[in-house]
Amino acid sequence: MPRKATSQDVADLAGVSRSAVSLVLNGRGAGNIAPDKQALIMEAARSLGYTPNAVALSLRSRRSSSIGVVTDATATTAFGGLLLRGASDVALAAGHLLLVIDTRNDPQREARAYETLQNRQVDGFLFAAMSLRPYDVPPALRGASSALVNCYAPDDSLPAYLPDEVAGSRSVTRHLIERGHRDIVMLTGTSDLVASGLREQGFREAMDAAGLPAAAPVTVGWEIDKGYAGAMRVLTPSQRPTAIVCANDHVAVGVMLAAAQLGMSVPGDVSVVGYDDDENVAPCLVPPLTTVRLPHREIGALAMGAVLSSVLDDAPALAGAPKVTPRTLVDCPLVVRDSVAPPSR
Amino acid sequence: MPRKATSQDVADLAGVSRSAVSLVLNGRGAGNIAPDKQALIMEAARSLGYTPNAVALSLRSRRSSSIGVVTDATATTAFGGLLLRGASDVALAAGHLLLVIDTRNDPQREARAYETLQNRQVDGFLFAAMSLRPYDVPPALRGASSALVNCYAPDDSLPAYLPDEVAGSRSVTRHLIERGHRDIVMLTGTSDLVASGLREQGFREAMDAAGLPAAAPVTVGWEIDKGYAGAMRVLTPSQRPTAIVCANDHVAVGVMLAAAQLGMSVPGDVSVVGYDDDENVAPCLVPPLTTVRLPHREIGALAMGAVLSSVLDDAPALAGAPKVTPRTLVDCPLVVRDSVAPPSR
DNA sequence: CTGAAAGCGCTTACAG
DNA sequence: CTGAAAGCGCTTACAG
Repeated sequence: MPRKATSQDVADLAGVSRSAVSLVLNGRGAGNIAPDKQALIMEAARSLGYTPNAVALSLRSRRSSSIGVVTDATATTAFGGLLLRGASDVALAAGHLLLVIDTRNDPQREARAYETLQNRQVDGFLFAAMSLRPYDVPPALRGASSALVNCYAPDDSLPAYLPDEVAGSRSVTRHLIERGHRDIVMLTGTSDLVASGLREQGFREAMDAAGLPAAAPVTVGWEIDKGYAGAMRVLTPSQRPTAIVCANDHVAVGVMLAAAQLGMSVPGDVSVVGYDDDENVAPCLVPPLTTVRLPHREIGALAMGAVLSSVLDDAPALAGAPKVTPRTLVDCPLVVRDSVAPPSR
Repeated sequence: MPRKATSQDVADLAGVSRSAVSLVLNGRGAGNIAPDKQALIMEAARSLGYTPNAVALSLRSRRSSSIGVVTDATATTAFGGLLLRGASDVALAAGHLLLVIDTRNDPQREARAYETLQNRQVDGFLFAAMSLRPYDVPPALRGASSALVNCYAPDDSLPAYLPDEVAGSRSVTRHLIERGHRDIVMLTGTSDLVASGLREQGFREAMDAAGLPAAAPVTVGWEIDKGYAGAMRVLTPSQRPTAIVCANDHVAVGVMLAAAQLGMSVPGDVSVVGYDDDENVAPCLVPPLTTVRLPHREIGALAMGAVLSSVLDDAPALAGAPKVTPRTLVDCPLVVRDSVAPPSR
């Protein structure tokens, strides 16, 4: 395997100095280098397949064109993948690469991750949380170009991008109400995740706005079997609701399974809505599930955009003034499919 | 934000030369540097929080302690996340970081990805395919330390790590047979993925080995609704099977939904098995699904191990001899849960 | 208009 | 036992 060509190789072939090569290849040849030499250099570079060594560039410029991404545990999930994809696309378009480290929620690993990344001279940081929560910002992020995803600094010292859970839940509940439902129950997630409370709040707001009494959500959890158990509890012949708002799409699967076993049809006998819009679940369910889309990809992209623009500004990161940055709530759009119908009674 | 300390800073503080600092910090002080100076240097490094600049190290050593990972589209899926996690853990343990680029199956993006990664001076490459397939190895991988995941070079010029689909499918079918089933139908995936054919083969082998006639698999696809439709077709009152082998876990969900609507219980009236062991599906289904685990994490880890050991050897990559490396078939273990019972008739 | 020099931060022969 | 020098590949002032 021949060693990759260096600017020296190009200079030798073109019969000029390395400086000339650098100038021309970086578009600063005009007015500095004779036109014929420019052509010579371009030709030499092309024939050698020259492309500058990124490591040398980094050492000189003290920037690496890479962004450090630290995550909770996000990297493992499909949603995390989407988030990373959004971030990666934006970074790549700006010529940056991502250095991703998953801390598994271990503070030691996290500390080491930031140190490793700093040694790699990353230009900025992204921290992405697995599930919505406050994040105690470590010093490494303070002075740097950085942003938070799916979490926020309690003092808002860093830009944060979050899904608007309350609004999402509100809109899907309102959708149910508009279709005529009055007797709606919510199967909610575990209370350790703040998303649960937020989605409950949205549910309640929509019910209140319609002047409907909102029954207390019944806590089930996040998995299929939890939804199944919840539905079995709630779908009693005596006083069953006409619609069920689920903690997420998986819970909705459990509800549909239970409904089927109880001989009830969805949406004929009971309407069901989910949350997440998991691409392997919601659109493929029978019937396809009306749900709310969690904009993971957009959030990742937005946050990376913030990091990158801060990298370009550069200066502001060094300014000592404690800045307050906004939390950006990103829309969770309602995705209407076929699991909702007007109530049958 | 104070600039990070350099070895020069340490040298100044300790009153020695940079060479001495380097020697001592790299454990080659003994016999070279006076003990008291060593102590001085150690202390200075600690107090400054010195840690060497990885970029400078890379430029000098011509290695970057990073591995380029190029994927199909893998990065987006939960399974891809697991694969990456396995690879990342192994890399991190060896002090390497991953530079991941998702090509979205676009040849142009792929070519650019390899070039970008080469400029970053990665020490090796991993290519991971979304779904099992042959992979036409690009030149960038040939001379380098590299390995393939979930795909293979037709000429076996690169080490490849693949799930043993045939054996996995065989073992889950055999499990059904051992529990007394003779009338088993397979709901298979689309024929564009080689995994379908492999799983069909395993199914047939198990049936043959038991001297049972294997009905032709019915092609359905990979999603919940496809499984639902397939089950509706197959679970006719007249001649229904006692067990169904599904293309994957999602298909099994569809089958369970259909069975419930038909008033059939799983596993009472019909046994169901999946493939993948999707952690958000299989263990949470009602009943929990007996399935086969796709060892994505192990495959990622194994392949990264291969790349890393090749990086350490170094030399072999440069040897011109066209080498033939093995395809490693990684075990897909049977995961027994509660969706299988002896046939009721 | 062009080349020689300095320097990004590090390590490794090489003199002394 | 220790410091000065060279060099990894690049770009940017700086002389000429």
